[in-house]
Amino acid sequence: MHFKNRLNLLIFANYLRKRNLMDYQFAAIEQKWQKFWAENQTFKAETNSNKPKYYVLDMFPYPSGAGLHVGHPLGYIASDIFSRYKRLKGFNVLHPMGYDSFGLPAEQYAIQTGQHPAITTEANIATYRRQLDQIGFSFDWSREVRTSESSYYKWTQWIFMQLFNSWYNLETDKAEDITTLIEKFNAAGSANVKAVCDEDVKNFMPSDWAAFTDEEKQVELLKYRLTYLKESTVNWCPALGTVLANDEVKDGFSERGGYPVEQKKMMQWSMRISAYAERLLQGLNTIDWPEPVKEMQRNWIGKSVGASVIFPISLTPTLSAGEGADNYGYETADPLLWEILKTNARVNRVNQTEAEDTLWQKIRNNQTGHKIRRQHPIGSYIADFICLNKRLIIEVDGGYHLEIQENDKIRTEALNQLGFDVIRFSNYEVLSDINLVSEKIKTELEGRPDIATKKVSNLSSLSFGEGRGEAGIEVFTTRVDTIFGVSFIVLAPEHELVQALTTEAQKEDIEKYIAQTKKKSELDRMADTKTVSGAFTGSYVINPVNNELVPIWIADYVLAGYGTGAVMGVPSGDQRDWLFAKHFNLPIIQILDAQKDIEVEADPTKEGRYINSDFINNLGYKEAISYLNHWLEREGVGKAKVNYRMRDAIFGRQRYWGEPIPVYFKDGLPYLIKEEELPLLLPEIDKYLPTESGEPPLGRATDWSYEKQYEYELSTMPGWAGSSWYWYRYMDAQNENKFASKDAIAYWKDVDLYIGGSEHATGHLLYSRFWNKFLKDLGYVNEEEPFKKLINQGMIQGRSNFVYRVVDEEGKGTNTLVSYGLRKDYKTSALHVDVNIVENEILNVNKFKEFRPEFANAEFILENGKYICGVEVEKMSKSKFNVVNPDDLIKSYGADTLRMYEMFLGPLEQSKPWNTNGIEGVFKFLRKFWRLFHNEEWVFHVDDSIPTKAELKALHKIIKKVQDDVERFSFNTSVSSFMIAVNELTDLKCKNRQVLEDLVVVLSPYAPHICEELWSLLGNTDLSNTPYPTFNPAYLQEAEFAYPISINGKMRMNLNLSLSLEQDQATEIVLANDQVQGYLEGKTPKKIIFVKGKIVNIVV
RNA sequence: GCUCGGAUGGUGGAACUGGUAGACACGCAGGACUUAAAAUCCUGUGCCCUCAACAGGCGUGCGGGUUCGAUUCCCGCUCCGAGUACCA
Repeated sequence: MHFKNRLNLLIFANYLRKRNLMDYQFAAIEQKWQKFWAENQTFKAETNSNKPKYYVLDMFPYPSGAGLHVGHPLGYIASDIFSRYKRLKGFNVLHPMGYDSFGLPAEQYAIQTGQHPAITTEANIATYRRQLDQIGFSFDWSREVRTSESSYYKWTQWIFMQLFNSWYNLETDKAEDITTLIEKFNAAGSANVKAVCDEDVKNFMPSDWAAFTDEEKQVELLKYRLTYLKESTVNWCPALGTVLANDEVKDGFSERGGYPVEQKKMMQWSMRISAYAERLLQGLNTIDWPEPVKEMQRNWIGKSVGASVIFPISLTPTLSAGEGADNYGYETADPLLWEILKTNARVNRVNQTEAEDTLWQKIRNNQTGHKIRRQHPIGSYIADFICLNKRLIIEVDGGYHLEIQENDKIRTEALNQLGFDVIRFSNYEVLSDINLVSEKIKTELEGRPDIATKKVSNLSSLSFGEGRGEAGIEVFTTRVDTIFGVSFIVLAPEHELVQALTTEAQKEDIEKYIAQTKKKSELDRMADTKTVSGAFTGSYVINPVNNELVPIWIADYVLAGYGTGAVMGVPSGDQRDWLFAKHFNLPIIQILDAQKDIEVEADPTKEGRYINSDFINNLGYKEAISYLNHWLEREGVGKAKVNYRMRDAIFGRQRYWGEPIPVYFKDGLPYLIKEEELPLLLPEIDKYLPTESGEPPLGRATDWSYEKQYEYELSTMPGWAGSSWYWYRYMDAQNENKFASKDAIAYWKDVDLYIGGSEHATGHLLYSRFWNKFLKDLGYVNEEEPFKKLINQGMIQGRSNFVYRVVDEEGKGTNTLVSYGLRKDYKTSALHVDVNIVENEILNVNKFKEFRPEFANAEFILENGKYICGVEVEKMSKSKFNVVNPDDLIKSYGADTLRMYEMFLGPLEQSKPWNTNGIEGVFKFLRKFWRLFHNEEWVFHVDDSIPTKAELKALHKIIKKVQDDVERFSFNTSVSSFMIAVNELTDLKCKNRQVLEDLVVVLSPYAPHICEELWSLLGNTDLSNTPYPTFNPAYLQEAEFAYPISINGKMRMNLNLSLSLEQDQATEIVLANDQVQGYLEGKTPKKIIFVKGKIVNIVV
């Protein structure tokens, strides 16, 4: 139906007028039935039903001002077909719709225009509703909900209160009421509490707890509550004037609006979703969701199994700032010197003398009561053995060290200068009476002051290795097996220990580096992953497995927010560490015999056996991990640990248009309002902007305080609050006493089919699962997972059309436009042209002149008398003139055509550009279907004859096909099959009532309006609840089959054979066939494959 | 980089468990009807060779493999799309 010019349009209008009386009148039919469904509440789900339930849900739409474009209904049409089909199949179907009506766009609009967001929201909803209605969806509108209505957000606030009143008990592995925590505190203090909580919780006895003031108790409890107030680093978006959750930030910009986002410390409400990390991860294995969405959630949760290891900070000689540095008198922190010492230490250890080894076995592992290290670099020397805390060096002379014996005196003096004493033993002493030597060492150690504690007190913020009494740096690693390959430690520049660890000599370097890092924006830092940068702090840690000194660096490739903000650098196994080591000339130590080419790049293999790895040498990966985890735990320097990437979710927004948080503040502490005081209504304000003092808009509300004296929380809930539980409200939307009754929840249970876009993968779908699990823990709901089956509909992209304007020598546009195929002959620039005036790439020139008046007198260079436009697939957007509005299509073709066409376009889950090129085929199909029920004069006519075999076959083919297709969500293929069925029945001139009636039922989920009309013309009622026809395979059975005969796998001909024939009889007939013999060219078949009802293959 | 999808005529796509590749629709070409156009109906339409028919050859991103038989299974690559990222 294209109008090449105005004349055609007139003729078409005339044709429509003539058709009015008889042809398929989609507009009238569709209006009639939409009205009928609304008036009769046809799709109201029953609350008490003996039928099995089926819950079909579409993702909660935000009613934007732009209304629906052609991509939005795709999922709604699919879910509607499914719902209607399930009703025919005898299910009590819940298929609701509502609006996620709090949100930023309405508020941005309010800021610009001063209009109350409630008013714009209301108007947008009206548009939305009108558009939804005209597509003929079978929603149960009696259950409509809007998150911005107080009758709804009352319950969002109520759930917030439950979260505030709960803590996560790791022993029972679920959320519990906060009173059970208080009981534990009363009974046994904090000792036996295993909870997911803040890091800074106090350790206290029951008596302490009893002695706490109420305020102190509240402060402590807040660290356990599932929603809590905490100073945290947030994503602050200055342009929007609010904080954003991690999932609302994309590449350093806000998802809505694309404004820059920065990091800022603020007091914020948070949700302790991290408590549910493991359950959220495990639950994914139980639900039927698309793999990419599950994968995204897994990545978001980011579970890593590994170990935490504490690297004690070496107190010599680098941590001497304050008192040490001057005493030592020279710069031992020189990295170059370190490099040499390190290598020597390694060589020495490998080449140990018998005496050294004997002594080492006697004094290692705290056998003397003190930690002793071997081959430890001190100053410019390597000590054989050293006890750092006691500043004592033990040397064994002779053997390997013979050549330096003459230097002993100088050496001793130098070490003394560094604050160390040296005791010496000869090889002979050690080998003849090791016990005596060991006793001497012990006595010497006992008599010396322990300087470690004194040192450590300078570093009060350091973490401590359990049972060690030494300061340390905790790292998280998934490859603890590579710990012998550690050649440096890297801290994030923001790490809290950086200041403390930086030596005087390195101070300038470090400060310069931190300044440089701060200048880089978050985005630069992420984009620039190639440049290696970092700075040396001047300090060292001690690798607990081999007591080697390891230098501490800072670098921005380590993130403060993940793990402990510190990593152990293993250049041979990790490419980033490798690059770092290469750049700063740090050693690369091979630790597995299977590692290859580690001079060229890191080899992260887990294959092979360990080398250079002391006590795990010769082990394999699994044994090494398990051995080390035990070893670390026994030594008190680490343990196996699971780490999650997922952070707690920030829950407050400094905005107006959201749910008020039902909290007031007394003496700076948050308290809930009383349950019977819900809902806490959103107050009216004069302007939708922050106050002059920078408080959120709610600060403008006058007379808005709790009990006239306490200030309410001024931030509101984020956009995802209302959508995190809405599917339960649909179960019992009008309930005034509960968010939904127990009975309704028990009956409807969960969502059987959930359709929506994959953009909600890490936001809504994760938060909803979290709230659902929480509500289940508290016994309010019954299912662990809310959405059993999820389908992501593909995006409908825009398909832009272009005209080509000829440009002159200077590149200036002329008044000439050239058709697509001829544009190569000219210099042109492409201009977007409204897709609505282009049909099958042919430009409607007259409409174009109207659309772009500056081209009213333009010249058009045509090809074959037509102006052909260029095409490109882009995002659907106003600025690209490629938005297709469903209203226009419904006007031209009707809702049934639109519904079927959107399905016909291709598989639901696949993204595709919108393109109306095929819509006429679908429209023609519906007319052809309509005509089946009418005679030549368009008068309704069916007969009551007995259906023929061919008619029944066509019918039952489609009965089966549609049920198979719908069950596997393959809607596009059933549209094709409908066309085939109607084509077949048309060819058969079928007018048979029985056949046509069944056909109407089968088609009705796809094209409900036309089917309702025909159903009533056939004299029936209540199509929506008519049983789906029963498939009878007998009608499809054939006596014969045209077997494809292939020779050597190549199809040559078809041969009709009875289906009752078995292999022997069949091959006999096939081989007797002249044509077959012709193909065989006299050769004898080697083998004959016969698959009954499928194929005959002759191998020669 | 990693993870997950995908690649079939001029176009959208079909082929469900390894068994006739290209259903259905669009587009295009030809024809009927018409003064004409639109609409409608009919016929043809993967590519190559051939006047045409018959027959044949090629053909599901590329290269191999398994199999009587591969769009489908396996191995290796190329390209496109989506998500994600110094996550230790």
